[in-house]
Amino acid sequence: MRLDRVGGANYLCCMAATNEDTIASRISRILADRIITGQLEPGAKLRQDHIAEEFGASHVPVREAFRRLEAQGLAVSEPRRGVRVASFDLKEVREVAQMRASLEVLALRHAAPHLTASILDRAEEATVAGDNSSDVRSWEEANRRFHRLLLAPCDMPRLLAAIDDLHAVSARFLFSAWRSDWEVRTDHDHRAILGFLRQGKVDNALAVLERHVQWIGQKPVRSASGSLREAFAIVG
Amino acid sequence: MRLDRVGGANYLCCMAATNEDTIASRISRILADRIITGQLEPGAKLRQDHIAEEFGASHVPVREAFRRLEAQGLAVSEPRRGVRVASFDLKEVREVAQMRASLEVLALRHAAPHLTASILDRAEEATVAGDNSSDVRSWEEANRRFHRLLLAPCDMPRLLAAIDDLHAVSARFLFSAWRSDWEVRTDHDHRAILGFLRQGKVDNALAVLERHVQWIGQKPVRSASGSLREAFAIVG
DNA sequence: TAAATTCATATTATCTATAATTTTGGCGCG
DNA sequence: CGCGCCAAAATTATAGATAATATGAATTTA
Repeated sequence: MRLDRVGGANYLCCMAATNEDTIASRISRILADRIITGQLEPGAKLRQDHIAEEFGASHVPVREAFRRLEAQGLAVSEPRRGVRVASFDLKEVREVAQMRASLEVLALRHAAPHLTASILDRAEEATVAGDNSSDVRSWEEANRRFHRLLLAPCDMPRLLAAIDDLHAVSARFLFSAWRSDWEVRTDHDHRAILGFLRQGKVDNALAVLERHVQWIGQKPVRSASGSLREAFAIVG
Repeated sequence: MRLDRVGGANYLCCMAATNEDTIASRISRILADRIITGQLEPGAKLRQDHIAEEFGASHVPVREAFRRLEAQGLAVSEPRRGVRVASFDLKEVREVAQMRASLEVLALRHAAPHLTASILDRAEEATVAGDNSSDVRSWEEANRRFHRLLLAPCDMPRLLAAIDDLHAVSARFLFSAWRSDWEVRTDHDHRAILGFLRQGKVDNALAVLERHVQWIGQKPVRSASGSLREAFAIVG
């Protein structure tokens, strides 16, 4: 029995408010975390019996979890052939980056009038936390906190949910490239955005944000199989 | 036995390419259609036993269909209290309109270089079909065809899927306001967009599209319960 | 002999049927 | 009028049956 491994779903802290009770949502959350962090590699088969056994549950809640992952774009399901972890390529990374840019700009434009000094201070703390983080996971968490803090006051729940989903996919790319080795970097864009917002120069902040989100880092990375390939990730 | 009522899912013709085989996807498609067209009113409870019985199926595929509807934003599920048709208000209509504006502009910007004369001609046919349609359903279908034709060449599958989902929600608003009575209108925006695209003036086309999608019509409408209320719908 | 096809087996997804928890609604009682 | 308990209904999960798919050996064909 390896039930003790089950507890660790650290990525998604604040999900869609609904369902926190049911087994299906638990499974879906944990599987999403494994896919995002790269524990489950792209293309890996998700066999419902095995997963059901691991969680000490039956296949039905597992299937429901699959449908959720499918809708999030983290898994793909072929009708009677089962479910696999969704794969991705550079084209999709770019696509997600541009969607994020569009939607985050929209969100920030609506959030800007409601931003308070306190929020901006907390966003700055998140930036500092990101600069000081020693691994990808904590950096990603800080980065997501920064964006969420600035965008949440737009008060558009569906928009925020869509952005969250895109963030998850971005994070997946990020983990895939920088899982093991991680170099500390200082985030000048975040500070620039905060600076403009403090001066009330919303349009400037929007422009920086739009560029920032679309910035895609590249680096060579040694894959699990040992071969060297080019990796990429949205870094904003 | 009322199994003959089951066949009519006319709204979503071209879904996400996956699953066309399984019972769960069938149920989800048909329920989505009923929600969008207003056959199922906002807030209505979706009881899995009844639905299972209607489709001559069991609870399990129904539950899977629920998870999909939930992800599409057409239904909301409270953990052990069941699933209801998602309700909506003017605020959400505006939100969806703005999201559509952002994403459709992004899509058209990428699609524009790949638009051919043949595509533009077919889009014009769709516009004519819309102007000549005598009921909401056919108008909506023509309108969606117009947008899809122009945006599809962007070759960004995730973006197109997101836009499709938003279109479904928009259509829901539309049906809610204009279900019974429908006045013919000529769509000047569509023609303006086509004109600019034919002249290669992409930026102008983008500007019209952005305004067009956010145009929200309002009219008083008599609800099922007989009371008079103000309705609204994205018309673009 | 090698390639391809067929057939049998085993694995897996899908669905039905049934049991256990939880919510809901009503009824009596304070 | 409000509160708590009991019954009915609905959701959630489990276990078992069915159908489809993948795998591999055996047979046929070039």
